[in-house]
Amino acid sequence: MLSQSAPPNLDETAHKRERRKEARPVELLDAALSLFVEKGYAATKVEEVAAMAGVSKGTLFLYFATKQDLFKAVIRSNLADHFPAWNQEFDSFQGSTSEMLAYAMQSWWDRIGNTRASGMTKLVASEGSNFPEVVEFYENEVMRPGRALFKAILQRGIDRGEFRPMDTDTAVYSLVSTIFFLSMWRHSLSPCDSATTLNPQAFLQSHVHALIHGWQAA
Amino acid sequence: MLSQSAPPNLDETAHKRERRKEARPVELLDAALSLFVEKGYAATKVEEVAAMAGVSKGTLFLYFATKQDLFKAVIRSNLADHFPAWNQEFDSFQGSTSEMLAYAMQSWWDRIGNTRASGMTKLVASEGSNFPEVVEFYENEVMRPGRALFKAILQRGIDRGEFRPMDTDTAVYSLVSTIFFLSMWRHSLSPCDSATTLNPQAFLQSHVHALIHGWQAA
Amino acid sequence: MLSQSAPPNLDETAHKRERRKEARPVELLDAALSLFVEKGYAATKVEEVAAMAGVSKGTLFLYFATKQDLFKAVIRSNLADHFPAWNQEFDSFQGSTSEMLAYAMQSWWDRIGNTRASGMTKLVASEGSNFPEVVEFYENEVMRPGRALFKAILQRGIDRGEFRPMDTDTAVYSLVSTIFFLSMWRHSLSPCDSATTLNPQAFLQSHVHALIHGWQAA
Amino acid sequence: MLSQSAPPNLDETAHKRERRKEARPVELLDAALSLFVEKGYAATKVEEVAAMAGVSKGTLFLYFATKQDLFKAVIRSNLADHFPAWNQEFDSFQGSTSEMLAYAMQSWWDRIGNTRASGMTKLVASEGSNFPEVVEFYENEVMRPGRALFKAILQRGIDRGEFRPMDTDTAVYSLVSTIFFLSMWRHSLSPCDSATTLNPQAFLQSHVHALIHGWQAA
DNA sequence: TATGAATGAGTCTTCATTCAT
DNA sequence: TATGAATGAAGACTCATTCAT
Repeated sequence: MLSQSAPPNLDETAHKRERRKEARPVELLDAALSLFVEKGYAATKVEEVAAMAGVSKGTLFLYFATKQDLFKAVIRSNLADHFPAWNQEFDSFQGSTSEMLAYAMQSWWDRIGNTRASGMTKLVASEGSNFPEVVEFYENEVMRPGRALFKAILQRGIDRGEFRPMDTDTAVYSLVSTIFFLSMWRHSLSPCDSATTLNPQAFLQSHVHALIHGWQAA
Repeated sequence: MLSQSAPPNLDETAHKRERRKEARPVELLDAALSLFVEKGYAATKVEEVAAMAGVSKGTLFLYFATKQDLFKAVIRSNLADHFPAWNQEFDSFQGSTSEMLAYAMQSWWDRIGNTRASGMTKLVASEGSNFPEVVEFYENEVMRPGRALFKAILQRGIDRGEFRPMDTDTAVYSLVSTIFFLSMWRHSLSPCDSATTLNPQAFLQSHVHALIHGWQAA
Repeated sequence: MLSQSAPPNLDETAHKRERRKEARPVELLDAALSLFVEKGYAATKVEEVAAMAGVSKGTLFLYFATKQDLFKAVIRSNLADHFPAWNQEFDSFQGSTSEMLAYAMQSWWDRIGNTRASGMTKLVASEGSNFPEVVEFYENEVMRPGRALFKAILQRGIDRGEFRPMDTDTAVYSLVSTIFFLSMWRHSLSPCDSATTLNPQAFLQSHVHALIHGWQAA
Repeated sequence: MLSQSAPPNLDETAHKRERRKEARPVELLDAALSLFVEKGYAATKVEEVAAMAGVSKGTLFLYFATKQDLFKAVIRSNLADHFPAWNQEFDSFQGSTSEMLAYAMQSWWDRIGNTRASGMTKLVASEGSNFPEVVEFYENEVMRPGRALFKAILQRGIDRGEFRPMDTDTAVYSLVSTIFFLSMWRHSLSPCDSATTLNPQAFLQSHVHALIHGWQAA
């Protein structure tokens, strides 16, 4: 329908090249994310990133002035903002807060945790000390909104008498820590250690279940 | 009599080439731990490690053949075997399992978590992918014994009717994840992020409290 | 018209970053041969080789992964196969075997001995003990074929009744030793020792003449 | 008889240590000669030399200020002056000049060529270019006297009508080259190349035989 | 004298970055 | 835009040499 007016035998390569022109930064950022997460910032060579993205070293520098810029761009670009949607869901959620919490965590796992996107957390945690601005950026764009969302959920539970009163500022970290752990696990430990078989899904349910029980009003 | 006639504060500079073969490795490993944890493996220069240990570059290579060897030695040397003592305490512990669990976690925090030693966890998690043998070593020497200890505690709770039945293999990760998070937090996030003020001590108590409640038999 | 308005001698500096990928390895091998022969393997710095070839240190490593690889490549590359041609000449030679032998030696001197290529022999003899594979390579590619050629010549002389019977396997070394000596002389002794004036050409003739006489049938 | 006055039970170690004190430079020079010949100057570490001599690195520097000094001392010390004796033998030799020449070469082989001492020749030839003074020293102390001796022998043959007239200055190199070749062979090629089985003794006889025949008056 | 721990200048090698094409 | 040859600053590692004991 859309491409009716396009010449039908427009050769593939031309098409590809055209699309690629736009896509290249994305391909580069994708490759960079994978490699930075897998091997660390320093151990990743720009040439590898370029190769994985299917371009030459020189081309990479056409889009990113320095390796650091590439790194920062990786962080920035992969912050698909889920919070508006999540806040929306939170506002209109009908069930109990326990269900809500379980849903929120599962939702994170499905949409981020179990995705290459969770590599971001590993990245920030691992390389952060050498990139303070990145940490700050991440804190502002991800951590703070995340904590705010969790805090609101916990507060809802307290307000509705489902959860007993608690210091929600502290309690949110029980959820944050879970997210951190699963992110690190997926990208650091599990790839190396084939022996240990943690089932992340099972852990998530068991863990959240325990926390909810622990928080529930007597 | 002791140092009356001698200038009291000459010692510091005097003993430059003093032979302290025994002390050297420890000093170097200490410096290396600090710098590896703070800046990462690649971003740490051997000369910096040597300087922090108060020796020259060449001296470091007298004790560690390569930078990698130094790294592995850092991992190895900091594995002060806490487990025998902990297992001992576990065996002779008199109180309830809830108290025991709280004590175990607090004990970890006091003796390791709140110490430079917890940098090890960050190190392994951050740099592990480039050093598979190190990860394996850590899994065998630290992770596995740690999980075994936690599992035994949980099982004790179940056996004594304090905790409700659960899949202990999965539940231990609720404790492991806490340890991971606090280790990463201390060495990655908190140093960069002065804004966020997580009180680790408060979090630990709140979190463990919630978990225990969640696990307790109705 | 050609370069009226342009400064005529700008070319030299202009083509600095000119791409000459084809030419590079040859230039580097040339420089390396000279320096290795003159100063020895260890005393030659890769930067010197690069400088003599007119490129930077880094460029050298674009073509040769390590200094050792460069060394081996020097050996390999300078083994211009003279043997097919020489064998050809041997087969079709019309004159006496004495003439043939004199011609062969003179030919070696003109085409190799009196050339930078004879540095190869010095190289292998001097540095060989640290590069066993290189020696083996040289033995197979140069020494063995060389001895075979000489042996064939001597045998021709015997068969035709020009030379008296002899152990040709041993006798070839009378020729080999001459080649060795002249190679070493040219690159080791003569450069240092201006006092001694050996005329290699005269020596070669005198020496070969004596040998031929010594071998001739009574 | 000689040691009558010495305490019979003077313990071994004391004796040894005493002797060693004097011997140490010799042991060091011996070790250095072996290693320099085998591995080359640069590839030989002073610590290896010390170890082979059974002393510590520091001790070596008590006797030789620098590695270069050690090298020069090796050259100097191993020049046991055979020429007075050889000149003596030459003067009083009764047989034919052919016999004399064969005897001289064989004598060199037995007393030097087939000895570690011939490593000196390899050393000078291999490392000479980096040590011009060493080459000069060797030329003056070894080469020149050697050529003079050979020249005298050849001249004797001519004077007695055994050899035909020749340019003796050039002809001596036929003998010198033989010595060079055998020295290099023993220390460079033969150790690496187990396949090629040159019998040096056989070669020497064959080669000298040919030369003598070649020089003999018709 | 003898030792061997310590030093640091010197070298190989890597890799982010540039730039002529 | 895209390429990839070229660069050179930076860092790991070596080893002759020193020196306190």
